[in-house]
Amino acid sequence: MDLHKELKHWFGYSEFRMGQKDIIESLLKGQDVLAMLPTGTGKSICYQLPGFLSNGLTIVVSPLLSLMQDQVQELKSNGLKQIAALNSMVSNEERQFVLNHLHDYRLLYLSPEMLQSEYVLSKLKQTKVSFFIVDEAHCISHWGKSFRTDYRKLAPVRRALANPPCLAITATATEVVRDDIREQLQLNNVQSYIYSVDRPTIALDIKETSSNSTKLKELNEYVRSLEGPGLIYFQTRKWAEAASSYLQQQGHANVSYYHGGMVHEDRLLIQQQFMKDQLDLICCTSAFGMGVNKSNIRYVIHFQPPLDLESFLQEIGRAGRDGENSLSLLLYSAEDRQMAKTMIKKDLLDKSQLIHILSALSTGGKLTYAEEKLIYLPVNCSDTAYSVLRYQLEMENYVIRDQWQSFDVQTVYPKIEKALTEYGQVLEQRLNKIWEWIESNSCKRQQILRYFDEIMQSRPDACCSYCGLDRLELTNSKVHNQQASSFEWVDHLNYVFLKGHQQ
DNA sequence: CGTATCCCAATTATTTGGGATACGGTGCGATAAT
Repeated sequence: MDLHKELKHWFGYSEFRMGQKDIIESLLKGQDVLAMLPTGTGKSICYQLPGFLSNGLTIVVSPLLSLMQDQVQELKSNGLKQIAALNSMVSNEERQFVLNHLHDYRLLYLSPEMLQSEYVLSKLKQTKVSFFIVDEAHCISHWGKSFRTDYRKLAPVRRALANPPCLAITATATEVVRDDIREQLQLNNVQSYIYSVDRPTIALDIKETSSNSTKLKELNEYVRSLEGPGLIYFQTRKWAEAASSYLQQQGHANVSYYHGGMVHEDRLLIQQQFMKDQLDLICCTSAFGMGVNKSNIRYVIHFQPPLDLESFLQEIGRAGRDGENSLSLLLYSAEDRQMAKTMIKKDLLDKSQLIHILSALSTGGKLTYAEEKLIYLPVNCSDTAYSVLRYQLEMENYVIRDQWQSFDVQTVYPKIEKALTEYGQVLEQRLNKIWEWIESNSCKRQQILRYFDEIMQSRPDACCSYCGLDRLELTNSKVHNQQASSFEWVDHLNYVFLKGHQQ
């Protein structure tokens, strides 16, 4: 088979990009594949092309409804039919239709939750499944242990579908996470294609500030000097909204905000406006970004550090996909760390909460979601905290789907308590790692790469704040000098990011 | 840790300020039966 011809035929591209051909060939040979490709290098081709080349159905597990809709729409508008998504946004009639005509489809996008439906699985079992794809596979490790635990129940599903070749693909996974993915999906005879997470054209700048209120003023000055479009990540929804309206008041016209608390339509609208360059600045929480394929984002600012380096890398990876220079600027103050610690803690239950919930569950029987909610809500337990707990109980087989075993609280409590403590420790260690990185005194890029078990091959000119971004020659020294006299922080920035038209 | 909110006392005000308290991110699907 001439893969180049097929690529041209199905997608109109004449060349494969890094890694794509190897991954596709392995998959077509029937091997399991774990692939880590840098952000924005055409990951979807790696499974879409094999999907069209085989005569069976390719199942794509995708984390977000919007991602599924986007991909289905994009393929359809390119004239590629025989594609569908199965999720809660799809009407019952349509779901029914798709499940009754599976032979007519090549690619089927599903949420991991949908794959837990016995009815859906029974239908899928009746058709030939060629490939089992897990997109954004790092979700297995990160979301899977807290609020998306169905991500850790994929191996039995794949086995039930006659164990088709599996591709797990992601842009950011440490060695630990990669091992976890291989184990969770029970990848055999696995071929791993691991590319560097390094993005040499993104300069890494870090700056300490005194507090969040003074940060906001500094942010305004940065945004005024930097060439957009840009993204600003905040730890809370409130801050994202407040900063957005503050920046608007300060005269930045095309600013808006984005977070998970907004209605779906608004989120869609903001994202589209940003894509179409009607907005050039988004103040957002970590909700924004997955599947955002905007090529010309020039900077990503973190108003507070994220909870771990993987998230940080995911978020800055949205900059400079066009290959042009771009900037990551991380602002931090001591208070951010305590705040982050508190956020981790709130998903872990204390003793009295745990005893209360375990006691209520220990009688066994069948429970609906609503009934479970009535158990954990009165003790101020969040959905996520309960999900973390429930996952541990699932691991010990105290619950299978909605069927609960009766158990002895005194026996179960110590086991669960230990598991939750260990989980909390992992989160805290990851938090400590990113703070060690922030406060450390050596090359920031080198350290990030070491965190991902890589060795830095070469140092870009605009590397990081440790290597010295401000030592670079300025193309427009007039701009630089005038601004530097009034704002010391300009000194801190790489010249390539200064707006030419500002005085 | 910072902040927003609520309540109550102060001393005689429809206000002010102190103390206590809660909260902070990421998202699928839910029911019935086919």
